[in-house]
Order: sequence, then C-alpha cells, then structure tokens
Amino acid sequence: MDQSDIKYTNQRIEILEFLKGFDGHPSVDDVYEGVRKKLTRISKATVYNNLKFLAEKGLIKEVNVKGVSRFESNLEPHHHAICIECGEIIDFQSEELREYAMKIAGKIDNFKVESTDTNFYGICKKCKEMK
Amino acid sequence: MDQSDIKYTNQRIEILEFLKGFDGHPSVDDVYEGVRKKLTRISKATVYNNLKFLAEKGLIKEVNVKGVSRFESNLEPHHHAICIECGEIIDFQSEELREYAMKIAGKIDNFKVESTDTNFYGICKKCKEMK
DNA sequence: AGTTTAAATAATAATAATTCTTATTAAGAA
DNA sequence: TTCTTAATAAGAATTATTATTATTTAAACT
Repeated sequence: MDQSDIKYTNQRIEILEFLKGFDGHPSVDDVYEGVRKKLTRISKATVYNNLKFLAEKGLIKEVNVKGVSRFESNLEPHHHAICIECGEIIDFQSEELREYAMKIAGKIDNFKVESTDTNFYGICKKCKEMK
Repeated sequence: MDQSDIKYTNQRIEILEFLKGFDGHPSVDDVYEGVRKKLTRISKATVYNNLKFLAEKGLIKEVNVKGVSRFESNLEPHHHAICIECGEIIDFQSEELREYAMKIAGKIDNFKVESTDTNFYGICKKCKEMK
C-alpha cells in the first residue's frame, strides 16, 4: 500500500490512536463514540471515510462479522476466533497455519491469492458459562 | 441441525431448487428475483425468513462478503477464494487444510471451536484480464 | 366435512449500516 | 494574500435487513 502521501489530519490521528488503545475489534460506532471524546465535533461520515481510507492505505485492517464492519490496528497476519453466540472476535496467531494455507493456495485455478486467513467459529468462554 | 420437523412449503421448495440450480453464491435479491419467476407473488420478507430458516436447519449455508449475505447449497465443508476487486466467490475444497486448521484450533484458549474455514483473498481471472 | 389452532406468508413500515451530497473549513501552492 | 484542492460536518438518501400486522394456508381435532 502506498503510505507515502498520507495526510495526517487531526481526525485521522485520533482514529488511529483510538484503535491502538482499544482492546478488541471496534465497530464504526465504537470508533465514533470513542473519538468524539476528544474531537467533539467530528462527523460520523468522517469516521466512515477515514476508516476506509486508512484501511486502503494499509494502516489498519477491516474485519467483517455478521454483516458489520469492525476494525483493528493489529497488522500482523493472524486468524480470528469468532463466537457464534455473541459475535466476539479473538485474535489468534499461527504462522504455520498461514504458511500451510498459502502453500495450498497455489492449487486454486485461475486465481492469484494475495493473502489468506482462517476463521474459527465456536463458543467463547463467556457464552459457554451462561449455559 | 434438527431437520426432522421441516415443513416444506412451496416457497421453501422453490428457494431450495433455485439455490441448487444456481452456479455461484446468490444474494437475497438474486434469490428473490429468481424465485419470483415461478412464485410471482412471493414477498421479499418470506425470502429473508426462509433463507434464514433453511440455514438454521442446515439445509443451506450463509456466507458473508463485504457486508452482504450470500447463500449456497454446497454443504460439503469447503473454503472460499474471494476476489478483492469484484467480490466473486469461488468454492475450493481442501480436506487436508481443514484438518490442519482443526488440529490447530485446539490451541485457542477458552474457546470451543465448532467449525473452521479459510478465506483466500486475491484477484480472479476476469479481473486480472481487465488490467 | 366443519371448526379451531398455529404456522407461514404478503405487504409494508421501521431500523441499522453505509454512502452520497453539498456547503463549509482547513491547508498548501502560487 | 489569493487560489486551489482536499478534508470535514451535517444531514439526506440508499441499501440491507428486521419487525409488525393482517391474511392465508395447512394441519389437528371434533
């Protein structure tokens, strides 16, 4: 991603800071509410625009779960464990799995794979205890 | 999934038939437009309800790409190659990858994995030729 | 068969997430 | 400073999805 010509406006800096300090995978609304504490006049459209912009520039990553966008600043390639009850996302790193998948990626006809990740669906601790 | 008490209404039969005959991963609208040719009076809410219902019963599967739901009748566990340009989804089967991932799944703390699949992101043939 | 009951459907209103539009503001170049 | 362009704020518009309500269908019972 071309990160050479990025204009770091206050809004973009605050959004990046918020993501770095956030433990989890915030939705657009989470980011909006969080950033609003410092930039009280920020517009939600600006949050949308800049999350998209920063994701295109490769400074953050977008994850889509159950139809809603979530974001993360963890740029290390990793996988996600997703709770099928509450939608909670847990990062999980396994370089060996990624390598294995990339090796297999070569077998897909007429498709040039650039990246891969694996999703693990199941029940998180909190939801398990509720039963 | 409990498939014992499924009531096969005309609407459900037509939705299942459409999915079986469709080569790809249709959206709700695709299904609606397709089924409407036979059941001209069907409501879109019925399509939503029944796609959800059939997915819960395990007769079809739901895939979420870029925030929109898509469906498939291919029940064999498989992975998806997703074009980052046009969003096209290609099924890709690799039992060895699934087994490998499930083995690694045991390492995730406090999370009971029920299923796993791997996404391959890249450029499809059609989009590659356009460049 | 006729009546009762519950589930399924159609139509459409409501909601949520996201994108678009337009006027304003900020920032850099001339 | 003035010109130019990109970024932003505000809110309207759009899209995908869910909820509501009246009607229809179908099964269960008498």
